[in-house]
Amino acid sequence: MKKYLSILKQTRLFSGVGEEDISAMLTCLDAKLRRYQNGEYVLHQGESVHDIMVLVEGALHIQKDDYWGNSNIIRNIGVGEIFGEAYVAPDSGAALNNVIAVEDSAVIFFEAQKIITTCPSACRFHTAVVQNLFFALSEKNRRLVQKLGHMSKRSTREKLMSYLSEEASRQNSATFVIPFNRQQLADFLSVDRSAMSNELCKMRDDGLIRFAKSEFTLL
Amino acid sequence: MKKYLSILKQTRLFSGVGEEDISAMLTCLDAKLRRYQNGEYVLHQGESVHDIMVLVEGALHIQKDDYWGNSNIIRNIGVGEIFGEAYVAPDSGAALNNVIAVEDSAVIFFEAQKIITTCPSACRFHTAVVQNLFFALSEKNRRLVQKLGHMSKRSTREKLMSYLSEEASRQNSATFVIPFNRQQLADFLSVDRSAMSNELCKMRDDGLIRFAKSEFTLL
DNA sequence: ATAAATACGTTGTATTTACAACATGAGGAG
DNA sequence: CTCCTCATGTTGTAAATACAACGTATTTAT
Repeated sequence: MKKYLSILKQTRLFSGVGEEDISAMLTCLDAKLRRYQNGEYVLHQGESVHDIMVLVEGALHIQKDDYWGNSNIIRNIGVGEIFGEAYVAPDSGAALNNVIAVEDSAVIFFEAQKIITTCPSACRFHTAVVQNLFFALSEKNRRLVQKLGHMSKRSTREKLMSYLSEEASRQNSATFVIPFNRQQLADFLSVDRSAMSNELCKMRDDGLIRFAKSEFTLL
Repeated sequence: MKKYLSILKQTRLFSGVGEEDISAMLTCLDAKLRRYQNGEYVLHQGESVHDIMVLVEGALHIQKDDYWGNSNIIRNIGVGEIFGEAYVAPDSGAALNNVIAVEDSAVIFFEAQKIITTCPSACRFHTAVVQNLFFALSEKNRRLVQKLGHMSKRSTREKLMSYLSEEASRQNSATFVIPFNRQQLADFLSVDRSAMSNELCKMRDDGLIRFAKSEFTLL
């Protein structure tokens, strides 16, 4: 597991913690390394999860199958990303999705209970890790709430206004650059690209916004 | 603040902690009680938040104003509910929404930093509170991810299939009761009630589902 | 420099949805 | 029982959206 220390160090979970300290915590937290071949399942939908996981090699897909058998890729996970934080639950932390290796991969498992329980021994940076985990969950939460706010609008125009409005507020300027191209923005808002493109132009013609490429101005 | 101990005890945050212990923690966590009159702002959109808050009296609205001045009620908060957990952030935990008292209300503020930092004194139940907060955030996260999964479907039918599929899986049965009436389900999925009702019947006619009132069966 | 790929806007059409309006049936209150 | 109210289903129409198809500009690769 030592060979992955440099990766763990760059992880959100261990932000601000040195390699020597991470190394010490690996035993303190009872970390386990598991390897998966391309195509293998890391988690099955419905399976009970008690760990917080970090991908240290390869790539994973999070995907969901519905009752009628339709499969749907939700997102992919790259090296250094944490997953499973949301499954930490007192009772049944049933995995909502399948997690599948799409390359030969390596994952480090940390028992969630051990992370969020302050360890009795003087594990110096344990508090830092607890905080990091909190920040990660909290930030993810905020992003989800925001996205949900946009997506809950009925029309494409309202979705766009909600998103652009929030981006302006976040960047604290009526002129700002968004981190998406048109297709990505359409995917993010779950609308059709061409319909969205059309609506953007109508909004421009209606005097609501101006834009060029990914730079937008609210009027 | 003592008079609210019985309310705090029933809160997610203090689940499993006795009143005497909560009382001790109030000083340990440097809790502050603030009162608001009907119509007063508890938080302003964009304001920096460093506290986790519990409503102990009255009622609040969480609402959002966009760049063009349109206001939008997102949800309301009742007595005993926690809010602000998602703003726990290392840097700028800018409030995404306005929080407004819609009755004369009382809110207890806990410094987030003090909650997620293990206190140096032997505060017996601090660990329990940290875990509770974690579970709360984690559960909220899961709910958001699920809802987002449904809402990101393009058509009403797909939204319904996604929701019903997940509910069946959660209740571990092809027949299950949902906690919504039609209007609530429509609001939850952000679609029109009558259009949804129509689609449900089409799905029944297509042999996908059966239902009566709030009991559904997947076929 | 040329060719290929990509991003973006535009248009027309078929489909889907929202919205309004009304029908039906189950409960509750008097 | 009768009158209400409320939840749900049904229908028609107008509006919005998805989808496909295409033109053009810009970028990337060779």
